[in-house]
Amino acid sequence: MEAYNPKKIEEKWQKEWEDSSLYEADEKSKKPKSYVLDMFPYPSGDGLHVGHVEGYTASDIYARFLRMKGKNVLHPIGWDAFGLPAENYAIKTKVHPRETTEKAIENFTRQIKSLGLSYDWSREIGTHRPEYFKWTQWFFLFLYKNGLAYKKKAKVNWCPSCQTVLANEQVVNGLCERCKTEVVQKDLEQWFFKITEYAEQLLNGLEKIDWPESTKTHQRNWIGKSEGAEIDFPVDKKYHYVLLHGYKSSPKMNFHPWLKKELESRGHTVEALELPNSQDPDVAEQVEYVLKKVTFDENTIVLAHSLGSAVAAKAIESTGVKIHKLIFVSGFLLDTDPNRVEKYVKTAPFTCDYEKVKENVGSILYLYDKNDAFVDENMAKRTSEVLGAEMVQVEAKQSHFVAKEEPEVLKYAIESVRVFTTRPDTLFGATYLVLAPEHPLLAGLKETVQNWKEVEKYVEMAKGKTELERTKEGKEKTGVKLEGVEAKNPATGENIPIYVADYVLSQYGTGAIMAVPAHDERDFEFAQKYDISVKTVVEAPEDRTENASKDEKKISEVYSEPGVLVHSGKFDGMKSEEAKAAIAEFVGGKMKTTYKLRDWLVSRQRYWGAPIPIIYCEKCGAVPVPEKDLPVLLPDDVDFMPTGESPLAKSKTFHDVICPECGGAARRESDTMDTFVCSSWYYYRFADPRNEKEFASKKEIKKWLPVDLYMGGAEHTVLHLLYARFFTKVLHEHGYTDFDEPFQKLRHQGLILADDGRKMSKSLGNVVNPDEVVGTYGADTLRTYEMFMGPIEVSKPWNDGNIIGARRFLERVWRQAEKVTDTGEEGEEFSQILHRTIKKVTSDIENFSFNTAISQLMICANTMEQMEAIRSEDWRVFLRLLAPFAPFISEELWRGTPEMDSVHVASWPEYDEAKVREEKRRIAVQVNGKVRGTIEIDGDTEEKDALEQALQLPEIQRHLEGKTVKKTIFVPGKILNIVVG
RNA sequence: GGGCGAGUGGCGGAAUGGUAGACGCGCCUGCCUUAGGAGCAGGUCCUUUCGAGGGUGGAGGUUCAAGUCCUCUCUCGCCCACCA
Repeated sequence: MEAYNPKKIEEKWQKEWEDSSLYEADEKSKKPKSYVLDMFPYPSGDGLHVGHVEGYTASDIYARFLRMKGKNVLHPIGWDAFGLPAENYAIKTKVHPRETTEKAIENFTRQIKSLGLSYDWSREIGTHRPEYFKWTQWFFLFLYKNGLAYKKKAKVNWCPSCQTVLANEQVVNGLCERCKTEVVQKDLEQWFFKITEYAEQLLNGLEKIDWPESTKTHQRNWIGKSEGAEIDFPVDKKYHYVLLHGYKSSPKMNFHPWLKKELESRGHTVEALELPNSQDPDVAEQVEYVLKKVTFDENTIVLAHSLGSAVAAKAIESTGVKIHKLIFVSGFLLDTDPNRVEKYVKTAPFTCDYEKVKENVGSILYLYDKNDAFVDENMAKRTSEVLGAEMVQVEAKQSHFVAKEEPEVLKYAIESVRVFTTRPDTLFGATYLVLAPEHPLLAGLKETVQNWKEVEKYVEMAKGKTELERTKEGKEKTGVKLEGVEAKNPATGENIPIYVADYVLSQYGTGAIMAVPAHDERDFEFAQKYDISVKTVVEAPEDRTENASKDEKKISEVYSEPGVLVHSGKFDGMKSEEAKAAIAEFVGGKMKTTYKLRDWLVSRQRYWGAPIPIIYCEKCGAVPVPEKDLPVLLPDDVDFMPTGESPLAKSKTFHDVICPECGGAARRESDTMDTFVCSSWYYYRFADPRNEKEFASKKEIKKWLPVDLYMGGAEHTVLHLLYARFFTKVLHEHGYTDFDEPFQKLRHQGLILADDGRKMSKSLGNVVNPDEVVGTYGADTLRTYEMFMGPIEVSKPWNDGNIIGARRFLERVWRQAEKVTDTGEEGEEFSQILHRTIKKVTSDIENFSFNTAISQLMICANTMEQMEAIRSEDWRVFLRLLAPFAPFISEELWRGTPEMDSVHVASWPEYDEAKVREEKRRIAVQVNGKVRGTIEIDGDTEEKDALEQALQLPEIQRHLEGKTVKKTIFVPGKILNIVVG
């Protein structure tokens, strides 16, 4: 027989399989489907890595197994082809990224095919091809039309040397991944996807999918749900309130008298005007009255109810001084709904210069009662909009705020700092507040804060800090006290200082915290540094009299656990968990859930990506590109040199367009999309890759999705997998899918390290090239070796020397073909091994335990080696078990038998339970838990017979000498333990 | 600082709470061979007075029985890092 020559047989079968379309998914089949997917690769110029081989082989084994088990398998491959490396290469060499990418794809294709992976090449896709990114752009518009894509100014990572924005993942320890320049923050207009809207769904969906627990935990942490409360801390600054009542009302009616009293009791001055002719009002006359009566200044807060709002707005329009704040309580303006209001009011037409009003007011708040019978939500929205007011929906005691007491009005009338806390139970211990440097309240305090210069300087410095500076400074906290203004702890009524410090993040919660130094380590550290008082309000629930020494030891530490409340007024003795809601309610706070998850920034100032399909028109604003005009192609007349602007902006052919709505001159959005957008939906495209009308038809989606097995690296535990889940949630919500999780079962392959235990990297020169291994040993050996290295999910070092073991195993298998005979008797012993092998390989593939499956195949091969002859029937069982692991050699040997069809479409062997069970079994006999001997007994031997047999053994007798048997433990098939005393 | 995971021969690694080290690499002895990075047979955790004793990072504990479960601790790896 010829020697095993992998090169020859692998080339042969690779071609055969391709010619016969062996691995193409069957569109017409009635068999149950299974979708086995690899994370599609970025086709880098370096070619395939042995890490790719590991993951691809694992999923290939699984796909082949399922095919043999009678499933109609979809196992596709494609290219995540947009991205920075090709563009960076273009900057250096002026070679167009399309060219380098296509070349890399060609190389990847050759390499992947050489590995004998059973991909359906007829469905190959590339994200950089117009027929693909047409639909990436469609997805952008789909999200945009559903209010899930929006543009806003945002802080982004900016590399001053590369002159470009970097993705978070391109910033390593505050440095640009590419040129190691310190990254700075910059404000830029960016497109976002509203993934935060799906935070709760993304969290809940994790419950029902078969993913590694660590990956789920990682996603949970990334979403970062915390439940807590929002609590308002009134700012202790004295204001002058002007209350304006509404139609047919007066300062003696509704909430006005009560509110006046409440505000005055807090030390504010209140002027409640009686507007003239309230029963039959003329707004102009009322405005005149207000202007005559009131002196406006920067400490003035105008609170206007209902029709009073029109009076207030018109009055403020002409004051010429900036007042502190304007609050509308179910207010309306006459020109936002003239038809409705004119019948009550004489003054018409009514016009107001809202820009002037905005100019004259620090901030505007609009309170809207959700059960209002008079001012509906649309009116509230419109009114808020024209004035740029912050609209807050609350529930009035009585519709349209006409109760004698309206607590919500008081709450919002008082200037306050809203904080988010997960520990409202510690409120009594809050001894100061901290605002993030970006907190909006700061601007309004310019006149009040005595050390404004110092504060301003700190804020500027904090905003200018780079990532690196922040990490460098480590835990050392800095901050500045706001002199001359204090806040009131709503629980204790005590005044507490306010600080601005950058250890509070503006993007999380409300951008302000209540600091409880006794029970939060960060606050404690800050309080120590700035000498702020520390007040203990929670104690450990254990007995306080005992272990005093332990308490002493802990004296400098912060108790941040839940416990029992002390020094908390009527809440003393309550447990933290109960106290949370109780105290929040006591001070009028609201329980609230917050997430760390941020909206997804998708803009990239880069060339090699899918252009964002938006057009900006002077007249019409941002206009989506009509679907019929998709795809928006990448222009070729660009210079890749980075200048800080997307290279697309400099392409005239790309940039200058006509507005699709008005036909006027307009410009195209010049940013491209994050490549993660392309990879968030590609698994749908594989179901229907050549569809020109849709990203994929509902029929094909229903046929193939969701993905049954998703295989890929653990480096994608968060971003890609979260984004893909987000896309699927949105599609589900809009009726495109009947499932809402794209990947039912997820497995990761571990890293393959270099033989020195370090990461493989070009710079270290320790990279193993799969081509060389295939050249020397063959693809089957490479596959078998990688699967035999260890558990698929752990990282493990490459060892050149060990590869030979896999090769020897395959050579041994190869040699057995000579001994195959058609006649032979079934040997009982071998039959047992064979059936045990079927059982173990089957369950091991199901459990992704490929290393132990191969171990069992080796045991079986070693047994065959010892045999004179192998029955053809048994041989074919073995080859089928080997086929998923080493597809080429299995196919070659299979065709050496009378079988006509490929081994890869043969049916998976079933094992015979009777043959797997052992007749006789050698079990250990222990004395006091130590093994002293073994006995061979039948599976159904009773305890007393087993004991009798064990007592015959001299080594057992020796250990029992002079002792009495207390009891025996007998586990059939496992062990007999004799306990003596 | 937080989260997750892992520590078993010279090496990669096996072990539903039940004979620790399967399988493979390497190494040792022998056979075969013109040769071998080939093949075959046997051996390979440590100590040993050959009876046995010890052994899964360390210290305790639960159990008839622990690599496996519990508590504490050390070391390494990965991820997130002031998230209130």
